[in-house]
Amino acid sequence: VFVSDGAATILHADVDAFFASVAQRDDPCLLGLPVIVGAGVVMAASYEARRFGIRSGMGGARARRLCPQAVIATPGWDAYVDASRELFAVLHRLAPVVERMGIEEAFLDVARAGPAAGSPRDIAVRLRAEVRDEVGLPVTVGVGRTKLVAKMASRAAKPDGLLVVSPDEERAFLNALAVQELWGIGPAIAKKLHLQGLSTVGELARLDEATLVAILGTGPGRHVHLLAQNRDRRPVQPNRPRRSYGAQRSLRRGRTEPVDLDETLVGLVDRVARRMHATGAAGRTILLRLRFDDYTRIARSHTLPEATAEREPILAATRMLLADAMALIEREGLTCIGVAVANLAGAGSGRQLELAIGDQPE
DNA sequence: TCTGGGGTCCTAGGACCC
DNA sequence: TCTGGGGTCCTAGGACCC
Repeated sequence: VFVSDGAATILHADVDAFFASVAQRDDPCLLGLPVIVGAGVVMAASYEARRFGIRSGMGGARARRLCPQAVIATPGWDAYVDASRELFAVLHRLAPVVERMGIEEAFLDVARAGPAAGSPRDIAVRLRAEVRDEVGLPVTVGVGRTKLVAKMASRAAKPDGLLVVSPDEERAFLNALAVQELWGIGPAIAKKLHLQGLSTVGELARLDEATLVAILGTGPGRHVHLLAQNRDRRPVQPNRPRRSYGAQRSLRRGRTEPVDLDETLVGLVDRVARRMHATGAAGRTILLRLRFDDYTRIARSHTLPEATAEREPILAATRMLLADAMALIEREGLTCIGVAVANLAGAGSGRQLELAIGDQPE
């Protein structure tokens, strides 16, 4: 029987300003300085840079306006991959169950770590110290009974902190959060909630499911209701199989000649096919994603009878999808093009979210 | 304030089948 | 003219995350 109630045994570990911290670690001259990684768009901003209002995802031009003296570090992918590998080596040593959430972030379940490991707090303290010593990076850890609480705890404890939210504290902890801060509520849902005069999680928690469904629609309404109630039964799942391979590229504004477009497409398909070959993956559904001048997006897909990782059939399918979308492209102006292969062989067919209340496993 | 590159999950509707 | 109940697969789009 799966038990999700009881003690706070889920850890969320997240390296602070990962890309910027790696740059500072590798060049001590940068310590204490505002550091930005990424040129066109800010991939990471050191906490010194954040004091100027710089945030990741922000345009590079605006970031430089906010802080002209910021150091722009060039991304060095190998250093990030190495740092990530070292980070996860420590995590796997300290916890029996680790779920990777990105290059620099993970959930850990220490419920079965054994008595010698100590309390979840002890493990979190050790984790932070060992990552600092062995990888040279600051990592913040949140501890809670659910993934949601652990995630929100690490966010609250940043930078370079640790916060344990015990089961009797979690209600008050969540209630105080603004709706847009909750993990799983993005700009679209936050806006709808704000229009109803709802601004805190505590206010959401007082509403019944039907009310939230009326405001947000069935799926999102139920989801937000569960989140606000902290009814989160999602287990920490190691080794979740990948579900798609993709590559995309943004284009300069203005006319794109069909020849250039096809060249870009070939490059993207090559990248995807190469990565799939490297891991032995194959998929049946080919996706073409397009983004236009006004930032609207569309996706077109085609499903093949057999899974493939070969360049030729993927390219043929994407060319066909692109040809079908040509009228739209000529009208709207293209700013981004992406190719993905999904429906991977052996990856199952989805429906993973176990945020369920009603689920009564046997 | 105009926004990169990589992903995930969910839902609705239509086609098709028994 | 009215028209059951169940299921799967595919496509398109929306929303969210790092």
